[in-house]
Amino acid sequence: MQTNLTRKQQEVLDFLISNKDTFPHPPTLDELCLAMGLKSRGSLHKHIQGLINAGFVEAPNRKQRGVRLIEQTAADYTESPELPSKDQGTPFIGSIAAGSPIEAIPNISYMKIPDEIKTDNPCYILQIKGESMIDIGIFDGDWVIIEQQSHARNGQVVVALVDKTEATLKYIEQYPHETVLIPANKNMQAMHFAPTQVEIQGVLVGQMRSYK
Amino acid sequence: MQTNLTRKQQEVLDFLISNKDTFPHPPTLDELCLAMGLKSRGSLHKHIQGLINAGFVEAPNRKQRGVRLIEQTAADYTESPELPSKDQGTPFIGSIAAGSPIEAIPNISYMKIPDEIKTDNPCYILQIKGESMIDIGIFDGDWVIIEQQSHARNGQVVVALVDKTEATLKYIEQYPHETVLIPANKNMQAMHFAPTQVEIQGVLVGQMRSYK
DNA sequence: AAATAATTGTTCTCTCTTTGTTCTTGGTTT
DNA sequence: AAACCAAGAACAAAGAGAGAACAATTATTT
Repeated sequence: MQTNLTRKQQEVLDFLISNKDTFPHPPTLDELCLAMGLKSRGSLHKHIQGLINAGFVEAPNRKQRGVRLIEQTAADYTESPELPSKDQGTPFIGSIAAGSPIEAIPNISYMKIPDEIKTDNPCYILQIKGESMIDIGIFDGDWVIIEQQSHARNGQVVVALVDKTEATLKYIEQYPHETVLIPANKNMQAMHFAPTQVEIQGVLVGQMRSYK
Repeated sequence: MQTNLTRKQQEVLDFLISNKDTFPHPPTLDELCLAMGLKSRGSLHKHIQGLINAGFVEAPNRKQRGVRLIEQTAADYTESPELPSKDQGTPFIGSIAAGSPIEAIPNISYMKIPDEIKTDNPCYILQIKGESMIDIGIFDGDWVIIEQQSHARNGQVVVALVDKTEATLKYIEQYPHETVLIPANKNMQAMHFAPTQVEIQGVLVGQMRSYK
């Protein structure tokens, strides 16, 4: 048993360890793919195979029992403080209104939000000002959870920074010659830009509202 | 006795444990099928058989009928949940679809939600099935946070139990002679009831949605 | 009380989906 | 070039569900 893990194998192992409590059952390959953003079981399987050989993961003899850490591996990482693990929550960094820059609030606060409305990647929270997304149920005053990333697929809802000045939350459609930002509001118009004008700052992954 | 249960076996076991107090008699296979949404005794029987082999469920003898947990299994799960009473979050207890009873999920899970979308009083979480509240931005699949209380002011959104059987999330208007439940959906009709028919189970205080 | 009907646990077969596995292809990094 | 990695096709076995049939037991009717 040699501990010569490749970068990806290490990444998978880290993920398994840090999330071992969040899965109700040992995760299947498909579930792991989903959780880690992979699209192919086959690819993941090779990494798991490496972890099995290295002695970190149980060998599932063709049984459908999910990916299980060897007990020792799991135990090693339970009691170790594993850094202060200072998970203070998800940062609430300001408000966004169509057509203005993101208005940062003076001092960032943190909210504890459930995993169901965020992702495992870095996220932040914005408060919505305006009606530009009411057709998909995002109202004035709602909070949205944004996964921080700089790319998106067509049809996703993104925080887009236009001309480095105006930030909006819109559907995005990217073509070679132009980028279109589409509000979810029948009364508003789609806007067309040169691709270089639009910078993606994150994609929508969750939303919250208070009725108090 | 090794704990190599399949997912379904685990699900059945969880259901048995969390509902062991709600059955007057040990449930028969048919009753369990009904409660868990299965249609075939034969399928369930296989899972029960697995639980018997694993030592969680008593083997049936000719006399005593119904599915009974091994005493030890039952005991293990009775005293644990209550004691710590540490804040494990807000309970997610099931789904609500206009016109059906609240569908409880097998085992209650807990979500950590921010104070902003709940209150200081006891709250619980339901998942919405259906379109009856889309006009106020509550969509199919959304979670709602409900503050547990049995009264409400006119115009509030409440979880209402009608005739002790049907649960819905609606605006409420209470008058001496009648109670009106109003959906937030232009295409749906308000419903009128005698005040005694309608029982309030909580009022809406928050909402969440995932876009993953 | 005897006869009949309904319920219950059990076993079987058939079908469909899910899951682990293997391979091939092509891309990226070192 | 070599190692690493992603994607996807294809496959066998496991897992899971539906339903039929049957014997034993319990409930109901006659």
